[in-house]
Amino acid sequence: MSEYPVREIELRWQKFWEEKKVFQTPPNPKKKYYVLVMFIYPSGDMHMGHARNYCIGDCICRLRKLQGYDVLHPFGWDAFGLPAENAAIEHNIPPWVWTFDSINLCKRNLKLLGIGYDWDREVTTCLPEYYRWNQWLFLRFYERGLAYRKEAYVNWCPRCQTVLANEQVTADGKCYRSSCATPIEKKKLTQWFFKITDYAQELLDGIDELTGWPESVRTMQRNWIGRSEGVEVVFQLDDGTPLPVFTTRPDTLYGVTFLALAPDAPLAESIAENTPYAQRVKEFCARVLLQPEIERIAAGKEKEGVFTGRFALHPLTRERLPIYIADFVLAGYGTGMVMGVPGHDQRDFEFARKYNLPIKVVITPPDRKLLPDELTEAYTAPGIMVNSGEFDGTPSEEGINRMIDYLERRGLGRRKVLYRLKDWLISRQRYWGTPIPMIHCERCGIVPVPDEQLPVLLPPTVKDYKPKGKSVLAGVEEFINTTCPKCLGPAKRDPDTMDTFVDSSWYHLRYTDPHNERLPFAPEEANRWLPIDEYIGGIEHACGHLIFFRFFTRVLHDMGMVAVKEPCQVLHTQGMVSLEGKTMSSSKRHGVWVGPFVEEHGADCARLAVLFAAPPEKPLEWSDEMVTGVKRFLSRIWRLFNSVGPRPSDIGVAPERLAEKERELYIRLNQTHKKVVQDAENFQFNTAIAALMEFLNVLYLFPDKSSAVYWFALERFTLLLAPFAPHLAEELWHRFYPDRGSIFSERLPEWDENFLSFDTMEIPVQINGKLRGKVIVPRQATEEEVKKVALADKAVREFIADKKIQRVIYVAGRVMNIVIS
RNA sequence: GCGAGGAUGGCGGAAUUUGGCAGACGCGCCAGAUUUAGGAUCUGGUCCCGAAAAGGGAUGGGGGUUCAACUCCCCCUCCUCGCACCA
Repeated sequence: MSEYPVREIELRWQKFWEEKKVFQTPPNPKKKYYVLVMFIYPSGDMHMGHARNYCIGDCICRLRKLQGYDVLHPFGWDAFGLPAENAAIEHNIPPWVWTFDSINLCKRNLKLLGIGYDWDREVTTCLPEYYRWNQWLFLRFYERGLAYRKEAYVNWCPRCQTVLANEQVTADGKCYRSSCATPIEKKKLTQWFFKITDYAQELLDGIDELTGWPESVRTMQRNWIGRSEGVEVVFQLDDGTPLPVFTTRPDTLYGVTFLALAPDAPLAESIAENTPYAQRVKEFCARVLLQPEIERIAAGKEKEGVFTGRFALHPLTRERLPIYIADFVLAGYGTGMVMGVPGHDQRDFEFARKYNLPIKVVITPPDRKLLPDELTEAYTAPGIMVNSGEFDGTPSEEGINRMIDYLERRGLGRRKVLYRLKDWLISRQRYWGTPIPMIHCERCGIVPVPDEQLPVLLPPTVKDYKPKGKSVLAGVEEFINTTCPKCLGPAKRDPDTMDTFVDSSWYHLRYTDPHNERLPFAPEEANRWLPIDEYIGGIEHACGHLIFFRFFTRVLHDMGMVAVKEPCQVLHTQGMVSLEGKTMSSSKRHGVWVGPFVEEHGADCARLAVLFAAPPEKPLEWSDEMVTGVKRFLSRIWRLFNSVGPRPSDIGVAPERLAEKERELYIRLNQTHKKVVQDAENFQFNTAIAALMEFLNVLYLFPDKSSAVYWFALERFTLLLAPFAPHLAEELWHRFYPDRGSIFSERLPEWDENFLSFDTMEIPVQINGKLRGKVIVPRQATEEEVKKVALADKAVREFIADKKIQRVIYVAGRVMNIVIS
């Protein structure tokens, strides 16, 4: 079937859109609409999984344009990062060569699809005009105490030879890059951090307002921030040193029989000194810390520990409690030390059984007694406090607060809220990133690079990109040697680069003012467009980027640079596209590729295929069959429009004066119009397209294809089709109006509220809840009238026979149910 | 283990917001038309039992509320995703 010259049409209108700058952002939006699709890491070819994302964004962008909104629909490149650098090492080419090749490839694919971006606002994060503002923002964060350096155990990827943020370590302790997936090690290093924990509570509270986000993402973020309320209780080391310990269960305080310290907590190094246990403790810690994190923290692993030879005093009972080092205690949470309550905490129970530590029962269930020796597991549910001094008899849930008050009054503890969220480690020992704008001077210490010296340029090429366990830039003499801005003496630049998630934390703001040379963006420009009206991207960013960009937006709000506190109200996470059961992937060369697909079937076909197959948030298994239906749909449109003969000169419609058949068509048109618009607004593109298909079938069957109302319907249908199959719609539009501009500069009229329902309606009649007949009544029929017709219906009458009618329920326009006995 | 979401024809999915004709739309399949043939196209049909009509059954399983339940409530099974020794 060669009747539909798909590529010819598509290329024509893609060129037209570009030349006429149809998707250029209006400078002074009156009715703003900001559609943002997460930008891409340009790392190779583009598959249908990518395409799905961009088609969703483009569809809503085009619909809003037709509705008269001033739309901002930008795109850009998340261009710094490891794959470019690894490619550079492998092929010995500068990372920027590889990166710009990839960008060009991606851009070609996006243009093949005809996505309507405003390319004048393109943002590329590896260019100095972008990353200088990463540096500028870093300096502002530094001034506000939100960027700091500390020594800490950090996640180290031995293959990438760099540290990673917590968010970049997978659940099973591997490097987040799927092509690397090397087990992460812990290494003690001095690194730069962003103090996101200062915003932990705000970020948590803010989630409540994000009602347009998927529930799953909100829950994930709540868990990731992980707020817990409790108390820091102060025990005492045998030499008098205070030993604070965090607990959420102070009601079990009388049940403490030991303390446990993390092997990587600072105190662990010194605690066993001068005891006979010193050597064993040292060996134990060394062994545990050498284990890859995956093995060490694997759930269900048997707990291990070692006695330190030291004791602590219980704050209330003054009992002597042995102090252990235990591998299940985390150094990075709380104080790195926990109180062991084997009776009421499962981990402590297992540990106590293994090392023969005493078990005390201090909470009992209301209905039975617990005997320590008979316990097979810890009793963790609420109950009544026992063996707890003056707290005996108190319900444990009430005891929590009473105990905290009691401890606070005596200065033995204080109420505390703890978060699981850690500060964000942003320094990387790699080349291909934003240089950290700091200078290390032997005399003045750490000195920020003055604003007027920005950007600190990344040297465009270096001799050897291969990392050797320390920063690549440290070995680049002409970069690393500089003068101290304070004392003008010789000094060294910070050799690290920033995590690429810094780049993506504010790109949504740069798009609003992409060419600003004085600021990352002008507040008045950002405020014109923020918040993002629809943000579209993958759910894999739930606890990474989607927290970081909220964090940045809040900091920028506090700096007075943006009015909003949250960057986006509505978030759509699109489902993965898989092929033969496996997620499509560029790096694994597994997928259906945009280029060949568009060459064969066309861009409109690709768009409809991904939009029609399933709702956007659902995962999608690609199959060639799903292309058949939409391809047929496009051909049917084409054939219909080619078969209808000349357009009447006047297609004005006076709805009230239409003949019956025409009136029916007009009503169906309005019903379709309403459904398509409302479904698309709700991101139910699959049912919106279904409605268009249904209406096309109506158009096929309509007898008088030369009537004005028919042409009116064809024209409206074209407008409704435009967001979904923009190339074909544009082509058809220009047949109606050869001299006018783009269909996307037109205005989609409102549907006609007065013609949404037919003059008669069909009412199903149930008897005792079972469907027994259907009656046709005028639209305005009252309950009495419907009842009269229903009772006259033959089938209904036979069913009722001589039974008595108990009651009749009528739901206007929906159903009538006759209850008989 | 904790948390979130889900289970509807041979398949992808509608209807769940607001309880009101379950299976829209599409794929596949069947029949007819057209065509030299194939393909394409057009028209119609397509949940199950029942030859058919009548009727009955059916939304993972079991119970409940209701005139009426895919939809609400309780219990169970299974699936997907996230977090996972966070004290």
